[in-house]
Amino acid sequence: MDDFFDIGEPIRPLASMASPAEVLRKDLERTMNPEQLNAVLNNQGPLLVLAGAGSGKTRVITHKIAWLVEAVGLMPWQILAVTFTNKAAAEMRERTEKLLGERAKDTWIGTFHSTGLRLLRRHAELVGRTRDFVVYDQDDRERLLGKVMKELNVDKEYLSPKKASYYIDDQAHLLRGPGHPELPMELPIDKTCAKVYAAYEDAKTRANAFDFSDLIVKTVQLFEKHPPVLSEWQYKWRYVMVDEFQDTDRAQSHLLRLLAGDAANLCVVGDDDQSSYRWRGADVRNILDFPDTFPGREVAVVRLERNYRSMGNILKAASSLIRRNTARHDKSLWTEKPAGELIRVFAAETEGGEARWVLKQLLDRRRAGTPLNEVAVFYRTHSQSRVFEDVLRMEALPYIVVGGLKFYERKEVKDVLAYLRLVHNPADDVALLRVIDSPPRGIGDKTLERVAELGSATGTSLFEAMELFAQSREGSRSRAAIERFRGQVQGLRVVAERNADALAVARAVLEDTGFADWIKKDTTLEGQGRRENVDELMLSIEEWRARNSDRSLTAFIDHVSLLTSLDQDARGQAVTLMTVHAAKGLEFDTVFVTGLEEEVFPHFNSKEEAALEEERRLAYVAITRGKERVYLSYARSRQRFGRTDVNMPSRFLGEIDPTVLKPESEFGGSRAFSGSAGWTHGATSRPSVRPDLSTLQGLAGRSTGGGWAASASKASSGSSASSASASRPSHGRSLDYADSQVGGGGGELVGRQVVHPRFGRGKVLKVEGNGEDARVTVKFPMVGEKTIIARFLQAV
DNA sequence: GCACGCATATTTTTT
DNA sequence: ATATGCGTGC
Repeated sequence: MDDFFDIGEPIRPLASMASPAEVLRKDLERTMNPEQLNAVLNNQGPLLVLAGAGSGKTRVITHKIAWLVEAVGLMPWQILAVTFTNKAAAEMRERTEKLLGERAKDTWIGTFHSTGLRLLRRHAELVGRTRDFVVYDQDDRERLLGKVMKELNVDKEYLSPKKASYYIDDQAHLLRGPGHPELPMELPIDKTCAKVYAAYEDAKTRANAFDFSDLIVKTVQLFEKHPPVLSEWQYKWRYVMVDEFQDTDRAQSHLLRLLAGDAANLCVVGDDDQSSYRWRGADVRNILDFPDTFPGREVAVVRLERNYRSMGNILKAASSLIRRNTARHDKSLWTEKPAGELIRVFAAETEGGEARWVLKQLLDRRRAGTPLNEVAVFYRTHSQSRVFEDVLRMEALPYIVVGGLKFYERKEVKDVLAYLRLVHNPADDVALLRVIDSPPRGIGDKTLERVAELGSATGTSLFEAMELFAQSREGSRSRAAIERFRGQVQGLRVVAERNADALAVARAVLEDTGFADWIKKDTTLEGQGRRENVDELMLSIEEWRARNSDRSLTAFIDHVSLLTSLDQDARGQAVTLMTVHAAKGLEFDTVFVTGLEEEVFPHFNSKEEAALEEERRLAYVAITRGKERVYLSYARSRQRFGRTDVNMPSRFLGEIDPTVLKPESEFGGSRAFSGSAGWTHGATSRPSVRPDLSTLQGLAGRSTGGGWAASASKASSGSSASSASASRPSHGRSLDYADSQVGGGGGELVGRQVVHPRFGRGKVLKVEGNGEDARVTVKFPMVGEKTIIARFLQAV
């Protein structure tokens, strides 16, 4: 198949009319720099494209696909393009469609995991599963591990399911299955892990399930054990392209090599400076050593070093930072863009002050005409999002938190999905255990234990064991309960068979199992939230159904299994809040990199040199997301765990070329950010730069002096306190918690009119707790009842 | 068997 | 501070 290609020369036009290939070539020559063009046109054998941040990488990949089709003559379905996230895959598909139109639909563009899933579905029987197998996520896996470890009598204190899960992932990334000779065996805990690993593997097989790692590892296994299958796919996929190659682990790069075969028409694109998944098994060596890994073959290397994204100063800041790393391909980005503004570095007292500063800059940007969806706030960990959410909500600015609370991970949502999975695959013990008491149906631990015993005695799934149990003469009450449950599931299976539509099955699940009635009965606020979530799930099934031609239960389950919260698309004009990890591959006009403190960013768990370099790469990724403006910020003290931590400014701040930075602080003036000497204790100093509080809604006419200075002086009391004091008008018409004694005689508040920045005016129905953190239930005319933390309300 | 209440760990990043 | 897990009482 090597000679399938005779590339480099476009197909000759038949007539004098320009062929699509010629048009494309002209277009490429006009719009691409020489390196990009080189990357697009080089199509024989292995190619490494070292694509610096903002160097037009996605453009190269999509145009390369177009070129392969238009000029080289490949059929779209002969191209495989792999990325890491669904989001990146979606963008690639979209942009390829712009170039190729409908034909792009035949190109397989997917994530590593979706590609693996697809292959495994096709050949399930060769890897010890039936085609109905399911995919276990982290949660399912830990449940199954818990079950397995219980059976093995492994003490959870000694080895937690979570630890076991990490262990399994570590081994899987190295392609070591259970029983592999290289599994660590020195310590007693290693032996326990190995034992658990083997038992877990068996349990997965019995449950007809794969976990995330399996999607890669078992695909590799499939290919290695069944060369004809591998040949089949190698023959189909003539060209393989990979994005974010720096984040591949050993199993993934091995899989790629298998797929590429002897022809090795494999193009990997990546940037070692942006590698950030070490903890997930990513091995930077995959990209660093790529040129040397094809014995006897020349590996072409193209470097994309021209940055089209960021202003000069931003690039300078990023480059000066990343230069501190040692393990990297040498390269230097350049741009023709002007230097642009200096990068402002803000020193706040508390994370609340940091958030308010970000908010102020954000409002300034909005006034200047920057659309909100071009603004992003980055932080190292999810938990940092909250303060920003608080201030944005106060200001009624729309925002999206990427990641964080994951819709598909909510309990009730997972419950419904577990029902679907169980209907689809009754051997799925994890799903069964999940739904068995939702709603409660009189099947308790005792009964379940007996069923489980039957199951392990006969080597069958719990569901099958239930049938045996029903035939036995065990206690009649539990037997009836089990029978009823089995009947429900069987009934649902009939629905599924009669009507293969996922939506119909989901509806039947809600009705027939009593799940809908059960959550309807719960009148608490959480219950209401749960109902809303289930409604939203049904809605999302409908949406999915409208978009897809394959509406089967299997298709839906696959779709959901691989979904992540990163996939929700930014709708409309909203500020984006996300972790730095989630930011990879994106760009924004304006970027805030927050929490630049030691212990936070770099993270306290990353002290070791290699880990620290990864943290630095993360900071590099963050900064290079910005097109026009980048703001950096840190807080002297930060709430964490309920405690107040005082941290030094991040070492990264000191590593950036100081000539592009413009330091400022909560109390005015500029200040060096090396060492704690930079800190003054704010209690006594009068703020010379106060945040522009007049911008906060409903604060016009507040007294000067008061709130801010007060909150600064008690900085350690935390974000909620300071944001409350900032938001509370100092006189008159506020919800004055202390005076109205919400806790004790809080009745006074009930019935009063209040205003919420987003929901508008409403009437207080109920107050729980006291002080600014009291939970106040308010009835709003438009949105109905909501429970809101007191500090976000204002009395009228 | 189930609901409620208290205690505990949890926070790095994700397919 | 919050979510989850475990124990106790109905």
